[in-house]
Amino acid sequence: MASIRDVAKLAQVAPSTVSLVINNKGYVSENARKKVLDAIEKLNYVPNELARNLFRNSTNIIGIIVPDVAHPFFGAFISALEIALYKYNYKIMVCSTVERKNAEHEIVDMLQRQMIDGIIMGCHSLEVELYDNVNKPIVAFDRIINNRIPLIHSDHKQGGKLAAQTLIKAGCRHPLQITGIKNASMSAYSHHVAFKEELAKNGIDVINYEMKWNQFSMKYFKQVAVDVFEKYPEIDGIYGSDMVVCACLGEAHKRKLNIPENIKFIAYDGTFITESGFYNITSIVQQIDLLAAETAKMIVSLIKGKKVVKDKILPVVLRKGDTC
Amino acid sequence: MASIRDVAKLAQVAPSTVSLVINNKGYVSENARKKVLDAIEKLNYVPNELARNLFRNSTNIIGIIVPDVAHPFFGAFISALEIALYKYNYKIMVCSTVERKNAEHEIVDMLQRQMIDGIIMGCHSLEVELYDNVNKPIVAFDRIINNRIPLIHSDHKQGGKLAAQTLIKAGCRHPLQITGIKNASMSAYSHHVAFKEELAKNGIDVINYEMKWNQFSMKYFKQVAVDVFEKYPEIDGIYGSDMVVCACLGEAHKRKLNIPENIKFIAYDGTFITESGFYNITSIVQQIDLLAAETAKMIVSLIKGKKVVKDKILPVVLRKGDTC
DNA sequence: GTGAAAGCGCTAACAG
DNA sequence: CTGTTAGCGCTTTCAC
Repeated sequence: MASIRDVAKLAQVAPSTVSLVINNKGYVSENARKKVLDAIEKLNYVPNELARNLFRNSTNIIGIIVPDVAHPFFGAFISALEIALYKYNYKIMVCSTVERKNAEHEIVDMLQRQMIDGIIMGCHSLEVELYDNVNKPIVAFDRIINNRIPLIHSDHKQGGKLAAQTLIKAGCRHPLQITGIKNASMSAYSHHVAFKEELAKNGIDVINYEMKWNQFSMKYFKQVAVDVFEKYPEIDGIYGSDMVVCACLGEAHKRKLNIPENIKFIAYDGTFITESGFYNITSIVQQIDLLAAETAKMIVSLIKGKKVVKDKILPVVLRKGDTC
Repeated sequence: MASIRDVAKLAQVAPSTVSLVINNKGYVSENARKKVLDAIEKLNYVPNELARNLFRNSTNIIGIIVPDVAHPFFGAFISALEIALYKYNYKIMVCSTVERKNAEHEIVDMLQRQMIDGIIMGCHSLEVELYDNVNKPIVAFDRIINNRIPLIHSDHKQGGKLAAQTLIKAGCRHPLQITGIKNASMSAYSHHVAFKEELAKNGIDVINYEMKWNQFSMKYFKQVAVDVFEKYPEIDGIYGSDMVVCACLGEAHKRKLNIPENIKFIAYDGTFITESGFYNITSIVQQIDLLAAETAKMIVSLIKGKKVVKDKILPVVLRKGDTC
């Protein structure tokens, strides 16, 4: 590996001059610049980023932690984040927790060790105290950590309400919603609360079906679907996140229910899978690109030491499909 | 930020002693060790990984490049890679090309600049010559780059053959296959070739329908589905990758065809979406976890300077579903 | 405009 | 067993 010294020697200038040339800084005479560029060419020189990192004490890498990269929502989120952060010249390091419980701890550790410049937390399960000592850039996506760490998320209240209104308008009177575990740190849970409230306001009761924690496999969602129809044959509407609604739709089909006449569906998230089956599933769509763009902006602001809002909320949109 | 010197000063030992303690190397007296640990505790000292990186000239980060993180296949692949590489103490940096054409160039650049220790290339479009100067660890996943860069992929020939046999056995006589653009660098294309050959061997002709390059949106796949049925109403079997088969299945349903009586489907890849709709789609499954485990092993071997096989092929499996 | 020199924080020889 | 020292490769004052 040729170093900056080798280049300097060959070009007969000082290392600092070479540095100025590669970074396009300061004033370098045309003559010197040319000699340096020639030497770089000849030696096939590439600057060592590690040395730069050490000097600047930063890597331009942002860590992202999510439950599962393979989940359609998080896959799309990561994809959008990569693009958004690229504009600020940051790369991403991805960690998922679903198969690696200690990933969260590790990524915070990497932040402390200066390996990454900031963290976007798309999931969170560790003790909140862990974060009390961390005074570095963290943005929480849809997860409440503590009141020092800014939060960004969709307007879940609006989402839940919109879903309820849509179901009511379609004539649904016996809705069931499939929720994750209720958890104070998950801001997303609030769409289920809002859903219930809006229905109650209209004199409609909703059945709550609670799933196990941190389960993302289609196999599990299919079990849930069977269980839902076994236990609650009377329902005429189902609300839940994309994957479980897909599973329920399949189960309804098996039971020869007419959709949407006998039973209606609304999915929360609106990822591509709601548009990839027999039906376009009516969905409350989280605007992933927008969320990612704002999240990127926020973490970059934090890194630059700017103040940011503590709780950024972005609107959801209803996408009408065939199921409600 | 406390540095190793600060710790040494407080503990009244030399920096090197502190280094030995943090790395659990060499022999340190209990007394010194205790003093050091106390000082670390007191100062809230965390070692700076950047300095280590510079010294070791490595980061323990592997770059991964894929067309699209949000694509179910690549999402699952990345997820599995993360887990597999974790066992070797590597983290991953993800880049996708579909929205960022220069991502490939950049990641190679990062490799040259020592920012990452190796690359797993899940896609490839640049001029092959770019790689002629690169003498660092690269593993090609399903993409032929040059004969110096080892390749790992599923047994696509077996896959195509298996698909053909399955369709034939099910009674299909007018199959159509939906392919990507034929491209010499894509080892995956060979399953389409094998599919055709196996059918020919049985006296059956196949219609080839070619899609546009690098299109991964469900919207596009749905257009393709419509087009396929418009142009070739006579077909009784469709073979293609997961997403486009899902789209065709939906279109067949709209046209009130009976599945599998009137028309059969086999999907190539077998990601979760083949199990998330009304039907379990009969699929040729690429064993993503296995592929990822072998890919991880291979890149780590390269980094350690070991020899690796030039072309690693892993079996696919048939998963019977309801569509064939 | 350019060069010499200090230093980012850590590690590994090598003395003692 | 522990301290001194010399880098890893780059950037950045600050003289000249």
